[in-house]
Amino acid sequence: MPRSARASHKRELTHAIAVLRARQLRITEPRRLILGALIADHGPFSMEEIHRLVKKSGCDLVTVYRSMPVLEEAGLVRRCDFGKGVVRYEFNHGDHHHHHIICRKCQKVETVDLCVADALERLVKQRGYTEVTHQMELFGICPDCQRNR
Amino acid sequence: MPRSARASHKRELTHAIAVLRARQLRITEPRRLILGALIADHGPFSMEEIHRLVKKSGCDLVTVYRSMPVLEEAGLVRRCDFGKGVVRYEFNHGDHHHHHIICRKCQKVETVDLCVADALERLVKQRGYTEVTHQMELFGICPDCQRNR
DNA sequence: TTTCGTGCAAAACCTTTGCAAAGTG
DNA sequence: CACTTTGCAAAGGTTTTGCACGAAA
Repeated sequence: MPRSARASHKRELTHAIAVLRARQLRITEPRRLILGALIADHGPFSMEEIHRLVKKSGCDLVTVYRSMPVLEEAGLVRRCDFGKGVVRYEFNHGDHHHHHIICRKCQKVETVDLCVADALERLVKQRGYTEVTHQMELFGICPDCQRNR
Repeated sequence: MPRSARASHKRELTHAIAVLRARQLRITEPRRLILGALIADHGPFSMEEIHRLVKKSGCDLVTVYRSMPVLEEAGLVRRCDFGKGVVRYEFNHGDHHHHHIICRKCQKVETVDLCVADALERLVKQRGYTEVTHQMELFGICPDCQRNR
């Protein structure tokens, strides 16, 4: 890892830990390990993959399952639902909103920095992908639920 | 059900059955039931919900699980992945591409007829939804996979 | 010291598979 | 009659839960 990357890695981790502290969440070894792994590589990673990255240090799969929602709640990681039950997590570098290109064959994930459907599809095709499709869902609180609060 | 709706329901079902026949798939009672249920109500429905609609006629949950991929392959239904492992199916009325608004509280699903992120979000807010977010992923065959075919 | 978080094991859950019987063409 | 499709039961894989111990504040 180049020196600058290592420095920024450390800065991100320090900041993430400060966020945990501010939320009165405990700074534990598993949480440090998981955050470190996600900062080191963009991923996004599945539960299994995260576990593979931290189990050598003794962090259990169950702990990964329990930690990710906590870290997401704290705004430190972002959850990506890729359909077919595939869930992955990536470190949340600020509010930078982006999408992913997932190869339907090898499942490789790449990042895309735009956010409008057509422009996105065009960009993805320019990257050499074929048979491009997209899937998108919107979420919100419906009027009924706002009333019955 | 109004007379016109019933007539169009029958037309859709007849067409769907013709598609099955054209594909040399057998016209069975469970398949008729499932298609009928999806044509009668846009849904989209989960496996459980579809099963609830057809089990009184003796159609098993396993049969629903086995039928949906077949019907999807035939282009008769569309699969919607709503994240968190939630999968739903809706009847495929032609090639009409659309998205959904899912209430994060009650899970109610509504249909949206546009297909660009920003326009969509605006429209959803106009419908009275608050805290609107969207989730979108792209899929394609990556250059590597095209080569290693 | 008090509370929170973890590991391990077991339970729960949803989806898939095996197989004999029934249904379709 | 040949081949699909189905129902039931059982297996499989992933995610969640219970609980006692250990760690953080």
